[in-house]
Amino acid sequence: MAKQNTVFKDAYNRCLKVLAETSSLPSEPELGQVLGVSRTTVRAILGRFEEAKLITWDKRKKIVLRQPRPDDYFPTEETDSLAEIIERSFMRRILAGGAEPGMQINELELAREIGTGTTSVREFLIRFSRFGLIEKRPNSHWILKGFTREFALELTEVREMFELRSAASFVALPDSHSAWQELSRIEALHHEILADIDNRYKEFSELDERFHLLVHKSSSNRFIVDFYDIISIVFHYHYQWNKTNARQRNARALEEHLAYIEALRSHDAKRAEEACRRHLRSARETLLQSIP
Amino acid sequence: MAKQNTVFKDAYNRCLKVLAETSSLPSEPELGQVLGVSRTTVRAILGRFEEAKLITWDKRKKIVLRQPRPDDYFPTEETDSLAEIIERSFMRRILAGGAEPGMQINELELAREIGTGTTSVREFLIRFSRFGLIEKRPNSHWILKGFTREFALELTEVREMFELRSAASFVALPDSHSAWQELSRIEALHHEILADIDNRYKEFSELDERFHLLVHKSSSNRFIVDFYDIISIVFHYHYQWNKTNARQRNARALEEHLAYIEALRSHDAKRAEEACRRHLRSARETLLQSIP
DNA sequence: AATCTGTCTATTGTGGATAAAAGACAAATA
DNA sequence: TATTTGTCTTTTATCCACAATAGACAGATT
Repeated sequence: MAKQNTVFKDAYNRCLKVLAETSSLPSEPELGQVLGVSRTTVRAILGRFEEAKLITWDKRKKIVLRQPRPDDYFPTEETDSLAEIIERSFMRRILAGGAEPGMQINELELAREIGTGTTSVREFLIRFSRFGLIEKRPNSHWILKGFTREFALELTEVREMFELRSAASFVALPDSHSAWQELSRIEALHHEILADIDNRYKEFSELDERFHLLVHKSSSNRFIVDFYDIISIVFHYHYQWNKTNARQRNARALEEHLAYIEALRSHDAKRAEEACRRHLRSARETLLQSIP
Repeated sequence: MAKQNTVFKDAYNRCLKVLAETSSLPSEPELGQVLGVSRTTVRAILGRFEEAKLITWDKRKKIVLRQPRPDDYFPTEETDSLAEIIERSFMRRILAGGAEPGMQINELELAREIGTGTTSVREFLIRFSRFGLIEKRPNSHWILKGFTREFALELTEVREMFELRSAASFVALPDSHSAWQELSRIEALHHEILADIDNRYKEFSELDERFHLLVHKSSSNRFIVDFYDIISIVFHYHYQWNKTNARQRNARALEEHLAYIEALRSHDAKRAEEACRRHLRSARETLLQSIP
């Protein structure tokens, strides 16, 4: 197999949803726009729709024949890109599994285990290396540096520098900037989740990322924004595998966010800095507590 | 060709220098240690030495027969790794050539031009993407973001944050730390070059990197140290292709370094910060002036 | 007893092949 | 005239093969 047609399958599934809401599909370029794929893929989808008797397709006429059924969808396992599969598989090994710092990482073995070619694994490791958790010995293996206390401290040190700088930029944004609207939406979501915290505390992780990314983006600095990828991936997997006191921790973080948001809104640099520091300090504690 | 034997050729050349200074070579593991290669490569080198009648080799006895001649060495073009070749070729295109921001980068075309396989180019681009100069459109081409004024400003903003933080760590290092000795060696080199500036100003680039890397390392933060790679590569190529007033610029930077070094030695955080700021400000100016 | 060598195996680096996906262009259509 | 479609070409993502290189282990040597 040269390439998995995951782009096709994922777009096919999303196109089924479009189909469910209309009686005839739009033009090929328009569909491509909506689905974020090329016309080649759109045409492949339409062809398959026709085979499945979901539509009739004659040039510009694409008439919906029936609603999609659950079994019309491709299973979600088949729509994940190879890169996502490798990432998940790898992160499980190093964050959840008992992976010792200093351990060797073997491209071939990893590839065999995941059931994929070495090239993909290799490219993943190269991309992943910028997160500072692994290191390459040229002409030889990779070394796992490990998700250690030092790693967490180094990560949060830079995070704090960057976020303080970003928060300072944020308060200086003109009122007309779209970030303020996004901030309001985020704030509203905080209130919603807090009002039903027992059931919805799991939504925090995603909201947390959305909020901090918004703050970082106001730095208008690609290095600061890109760095947030590292924080993001670490916290993402950290939340997934460390669920002790999740409800309580998340509730506290939500409250801190609200104070932080209010401080940003005040346009008062001093207040924003304080609120930011307070939140980052407790975020760091939370992260450190989860490391043995 | 599956793999260029550049490791062998480079180690061979370096081994010729070892051979020139002795009448019999040490054991295979020891040679491997010295050259930084595996025993397999050492044995390949010894075998070739024997063929070239440079030594006789019988188990532990490796007796030198004659001194190496210039034509015993492999030409330097053949000892560069593929990654180095691709990097140079690519940097020439984007920094020196008239590469417009927004331009598409085509893996296949780049590979053809450099005369190499696509895999190597692809891996290079992935590694290079962390420098923030290119960006990938999934399933499609890369986009050149360009060595623009914004890029330089974003780079220097982070650089200043990191270097100020590092300088603050530096002054707090205990006197017993090896960084102080390295600092002295670097300082001495500054004086040497300044004393003969007209002939030796070109050595500045390398010394500059050595000095700032030393400072960054005292942060003990992998993200700060790794970030210096970006600064390093940008300044490296910048120095190569922008030689207007090089002598004068370098002389000034050397003087600033000396003041900065003295301030670090004083263990006075305030003084170090001021000297650091002063130097970084002029480094930024220099970089900005070279961008249209 | 410790190190070195001979031999063998495993892994990495790199080019090449191929299906999936993107994209270009002219003819068709509204 | 502006889109849309049909057709065709190019590029990317991925697997595989193979030489270079690293590394393991037992027997030889000091």
